[in-house]
Amino acid sequence: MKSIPEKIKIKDIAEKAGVSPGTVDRVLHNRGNVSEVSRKKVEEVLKHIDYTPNVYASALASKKSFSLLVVMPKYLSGDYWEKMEFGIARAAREIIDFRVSIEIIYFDQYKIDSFCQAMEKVLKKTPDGVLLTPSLKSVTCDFTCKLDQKKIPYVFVDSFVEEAHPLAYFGQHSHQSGYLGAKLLFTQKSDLQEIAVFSFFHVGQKPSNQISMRMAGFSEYVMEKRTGCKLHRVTLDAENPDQNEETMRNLFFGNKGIDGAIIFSSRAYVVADFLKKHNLNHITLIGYDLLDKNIVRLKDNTISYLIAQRPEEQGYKGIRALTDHLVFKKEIKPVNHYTPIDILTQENIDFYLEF
Amino acid sequence: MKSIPEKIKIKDIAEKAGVSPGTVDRVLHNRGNVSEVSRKKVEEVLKHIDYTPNVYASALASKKSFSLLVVMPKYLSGDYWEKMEFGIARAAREIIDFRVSIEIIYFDQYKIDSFCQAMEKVLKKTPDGVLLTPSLKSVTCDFTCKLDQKKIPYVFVDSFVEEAHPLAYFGQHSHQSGYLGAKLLFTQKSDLQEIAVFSFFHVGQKPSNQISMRMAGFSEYVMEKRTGCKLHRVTLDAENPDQNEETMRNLFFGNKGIDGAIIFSSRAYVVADFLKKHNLNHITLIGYDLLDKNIVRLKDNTISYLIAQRPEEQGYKGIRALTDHLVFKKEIKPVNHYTPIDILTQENIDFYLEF
DNA sequence: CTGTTAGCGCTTTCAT
DNA sequence: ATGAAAGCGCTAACAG
Repeated sequence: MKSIPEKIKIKDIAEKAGVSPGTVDRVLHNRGNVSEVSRKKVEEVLKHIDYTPNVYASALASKKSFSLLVVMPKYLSGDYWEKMEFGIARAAREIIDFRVSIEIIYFDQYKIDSFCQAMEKVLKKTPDGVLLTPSLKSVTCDFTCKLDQKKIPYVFVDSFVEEAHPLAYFGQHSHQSGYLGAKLLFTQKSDLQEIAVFSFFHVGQKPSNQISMRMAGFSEYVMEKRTGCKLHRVTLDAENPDQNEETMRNLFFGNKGIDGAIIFSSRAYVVADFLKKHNLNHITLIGYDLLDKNIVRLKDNTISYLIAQRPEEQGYKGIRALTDHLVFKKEIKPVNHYTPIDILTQENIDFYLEF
Repeated sequence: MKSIPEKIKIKDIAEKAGVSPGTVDRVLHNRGNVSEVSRKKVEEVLKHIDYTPNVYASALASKKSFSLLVVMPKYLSGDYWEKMEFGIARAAREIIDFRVSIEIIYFDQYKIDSFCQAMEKVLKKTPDGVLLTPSLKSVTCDFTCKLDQKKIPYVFVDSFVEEAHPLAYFGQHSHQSGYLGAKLLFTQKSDLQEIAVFSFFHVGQKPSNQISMRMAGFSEYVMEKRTGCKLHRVTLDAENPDQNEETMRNLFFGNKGIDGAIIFSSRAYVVADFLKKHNLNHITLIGYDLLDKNIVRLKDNTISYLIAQRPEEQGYKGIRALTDHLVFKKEIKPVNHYTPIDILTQENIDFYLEF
């Protein structure tokens, strides 16, 4: 049995130290203008008691306000990014009474220029903190350097750029999620012979950091445990569904031995829809991310497993980390907060959607 | 791009409605003592604006305080219940400034009397809300009836009693988690012949609700898809490790055909340790819950999958539901908030532990 | 019934 | 350098 003791207030400390509440406040916040003697007296009292400020009273009285900027890809409804914005919006509602305002700047993830423009906007606005989804490494680094100079804290979500110095990162350990993808694929069908390995990006572009790392993780597993397995590496293009159809036709009908497939982008449904349409249900498919269209194919068993990464939570926690740092002066734990790698199947998907 | 509009305050509403802030407050909280005319005026204004109160200012000014009681099993360090208490403690810290205090009453989950005594204590204290882990159905129902009479809201965590009327339930869909256990077992090894099915309880007692439902889910899967598979149903006893050893010896050495096993209590490590010790690594094992000892066996591959249920989150959300209801007058969604059924493997376990 | 007032715990301004 | 005082948005007690 436990109960909670009465909370100590600034007034209590002031009385014990024989100074005024104002002085205690000055000591607590290192605002200066305190004599050595007073400071000592207050600190002595603080040592012997466990004072935690009432952050709500503090926020109410404070005239400080904070502006956060979010830089993320523009998206369509049902997209992966929508979930991240849900999380950001949830955090926004929770912190509005602390005078924290959030503005979102969207960019076109397939156009470098668009990303650069977004960066410019951010720098012009000089916010108190930034949440961003890194794009091309070099451009991102240029930008974060400038933020470093201006001492504006920033948080990465979704993917991570090694060279930068973010306050924190919330996202998946992509390499490991690729490794797990391989493991699930081989568990689902232990005697796999030939596997189609899909990635998804635009012509003339490179695959995203995220996707490259998943592929690396996948390859590592295969190297370790299934060197005998034949891999067909295939690239699909977001802009060109007809060509994708053609590519998959050639692949699957030209290689009848293929009995497994994995796709490292969030658009597993593109492959799943093809398999479904052509009744290729002997092929085990693994995909990533909880898009509505993916879920349909998980439920009808075209996709065996989806691996998910809680984008909603990434957005939420990213914003919370910024406000914990700025508003509540909390120590943020060093850098990488990997979100769990969730394994979703027909049997447990509904409980993730509800929650 | 979006930005957040200025927040509306009670004072603003009062001005627009041509009444005093006091009156607006009375309308907002149905405190009575308001003329029909004033009420109409205020409600008219409220219709046209989107007012959300500053709950922090409200809590600060309010003299109301709330006491919550938690009834849960006593436990040892590293136990399943410890994690639930972590979640409760986290919630407690968050709401202390709202004048909500939490007291925990522990009972011995293997002694009905102990549970009854805990109930008595609760009724004597007449708290504002109760969080409890149901024990025997009949006893629990007796108790919740009395809470219903006194109009004290209560929340279930961990397991659920159909006949009661809780504010909410946070826990797993046990039947489905049993079903998933079966699915994973058969996926891991597609040609299973004989399966050992373990439950774990004290002599002379019945298995917990939770365990029975998992078994039912498991059986359903087998009935549906694997009627040919032979099941060995075995009960272990928490009090009697020597006898368990004996039981497992007879089982595994007397039935060499057994190539799979599942255990529906949180103590999968008991079986895992046996398999490990006797080098029975051809047997695929599935277990439940993230006990430290289970995790060791997951990591060394003795256990193939652990199915987990987020006890920390159950505790946290349970307390939050009570305070949302009591303090913030939020509508709590009807009853069942199933927590996700997490699938843990060697490859993703670390990210769950960190998070 | 209603407006006014005091005050929750804290910050910030303003004299001193 | 320091204490006193005002006020954040809201509630609750108090006159009228």
